[in-house]
Amino acid sequence: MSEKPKDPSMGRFALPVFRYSKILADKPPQIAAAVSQRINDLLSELSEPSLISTESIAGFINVRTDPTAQARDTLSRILGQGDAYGSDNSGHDQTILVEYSSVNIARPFGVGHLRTTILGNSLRRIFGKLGYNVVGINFLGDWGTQFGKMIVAYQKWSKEEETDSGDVKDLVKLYVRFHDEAETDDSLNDQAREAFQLLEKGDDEMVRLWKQFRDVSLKEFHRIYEILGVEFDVITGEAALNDKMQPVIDRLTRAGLTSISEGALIVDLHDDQLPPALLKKKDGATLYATRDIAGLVQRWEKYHFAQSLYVVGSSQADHFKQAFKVIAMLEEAEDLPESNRMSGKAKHIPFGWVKFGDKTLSTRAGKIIVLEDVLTQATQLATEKIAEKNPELIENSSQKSGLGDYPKIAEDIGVGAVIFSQMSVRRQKDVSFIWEEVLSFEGESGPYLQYTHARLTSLIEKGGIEITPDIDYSQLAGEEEQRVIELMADYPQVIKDAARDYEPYLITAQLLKIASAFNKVYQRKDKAGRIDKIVSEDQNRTRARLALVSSVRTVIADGLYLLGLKAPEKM
RNA sequence: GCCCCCGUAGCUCAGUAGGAUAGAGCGUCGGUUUCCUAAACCGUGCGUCGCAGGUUCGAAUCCUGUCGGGGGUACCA
Repeated sequence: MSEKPKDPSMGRFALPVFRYSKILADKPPQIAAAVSQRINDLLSELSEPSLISTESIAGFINVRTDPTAQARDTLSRILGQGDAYGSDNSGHDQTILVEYSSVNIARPFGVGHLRTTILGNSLRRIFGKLGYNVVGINFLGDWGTQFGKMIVAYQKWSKEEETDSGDVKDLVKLYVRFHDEAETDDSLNDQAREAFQLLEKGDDEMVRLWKQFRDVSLKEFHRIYEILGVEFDVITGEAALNDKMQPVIDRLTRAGLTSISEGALIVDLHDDQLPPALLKKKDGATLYATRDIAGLVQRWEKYHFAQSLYVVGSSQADHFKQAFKVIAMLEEAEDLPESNRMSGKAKHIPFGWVKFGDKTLSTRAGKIIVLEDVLTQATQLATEKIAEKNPELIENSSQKSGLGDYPKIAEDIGVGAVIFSQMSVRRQKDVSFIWEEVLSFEGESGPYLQYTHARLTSLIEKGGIEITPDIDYSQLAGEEEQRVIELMADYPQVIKDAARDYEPYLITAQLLKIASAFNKVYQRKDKAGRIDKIVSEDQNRTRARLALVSSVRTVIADGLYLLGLKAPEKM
């Protein structure tokens, strides 16, 4: 019904009247003009001065709000609610599961895992803000034939390659060598399958090696999550489902859904134009699909979720379609009551590849960019930038520890830049990882938002007065200030949109707009060419502007948190 | 072959529950600091919105077809 005018200066809302053209047998501009005129006439008859006015242009009725009232309404709300601004209770009593990161054990934490980790972490926070009971799950890839491969490689070559130090890098070396040698020696793959079969049966030696790989990997992952500031509520893995799979397979079989094809146990999905879901290989070992199906059943029993989200790359789309379909078929066959069905509640949240140049990444080929190296390099660059831009920060930091720990700030900035690179593009699109852009720190970037935040903080310090909602809002009626205020007024809706579309980048985009609009106010010049300062002699004006500054800082800090970036107070 | 995603400025991307002259950042060239952090701000854009049809008062957005790129397509995950 209503929408946003193309140009913000045209008003706060717009009502297109085109659809009424036919009914009223008149041209849209005429209709708009007449309606707009009538509204304004009515408004002018009111005893109180009106807070809105309308104007018609080319078939649109544009509605303008009174600037002072808009400022009062939005700022008093932000100042009153603080961090809670934009939060909401729409998720009350609903549990939402978000599975993300889900890295594979015995592999390095590559840049390829960045997107799921960052996206999921952000979705967890966004749904939390909307009042949902969120459970962030890291479902480790710690089971499967790949461990057979690892075990075989370890047993064969760990001595000769001197790779038994218990470092993930060593495990990777072995993994890569396995794939190299398997190119020419297919018997290795058979050995790997055998080894995994033994592992699934609980063979002592196999289990011991598996645990070793898992422990080594987890230690490394926790360090990375710490640096990224990523949190989980539950860390589990495919292995934990080892005894959950057979019962589900039995249910499917009893329901008459399974069949044997080419020696494997499958659920035929021919009717849905999908390949069959493989539950068991011909050697009896389970597969990816088996584990996700069993996992979903287990999660349903445990949480009775409103939604269960899988933040996994788009290449897995068919896999999830298969898994969800099998569940739906099972519920149908067992004729479960609607209240006990999870069909439709499990959703795959797909995202595109991280591309380097025109290449995508493959661990198997051994071509992987280790995330930690990227983070280290970004932090290093941030350190150099601080030395260049704000050397005082380093001096003060060495003198008084309370003034700010600059190595920490450098890490916040560097890591922030990397996280931002994943959050500034729509999910489904492949994202290009271009070093120069990720580390540019200028323009649309994480550091740009952080810099704006640091500057806002500094202004509040400089002002040195208590910020209250009790101010002269007419001081904020200027066009630039109004733009900032409107963007902040839209912020709560943006959070809801981000949740609805599972698109955190909507928040990124809004924050960039807010920061940019504020920076415009910040560097605005008067007619004489002098900067129109926020903190000035004029007490009345300063108080009003600092209230704006404080509100902007609250919103940017909150948005950065939702995205998973830190908001340093100085930089 | 079949299924899914993507195709917008030199580059990276917004804009897609249809709407007003298609927007940002980077890059280019130029400007702004005796003044609150210049990691900023201002100016500078001759785009077949891949192409062709269709629906509509109106299409980058919806439908059909087509071309190009990526992914998936049974014992890897």
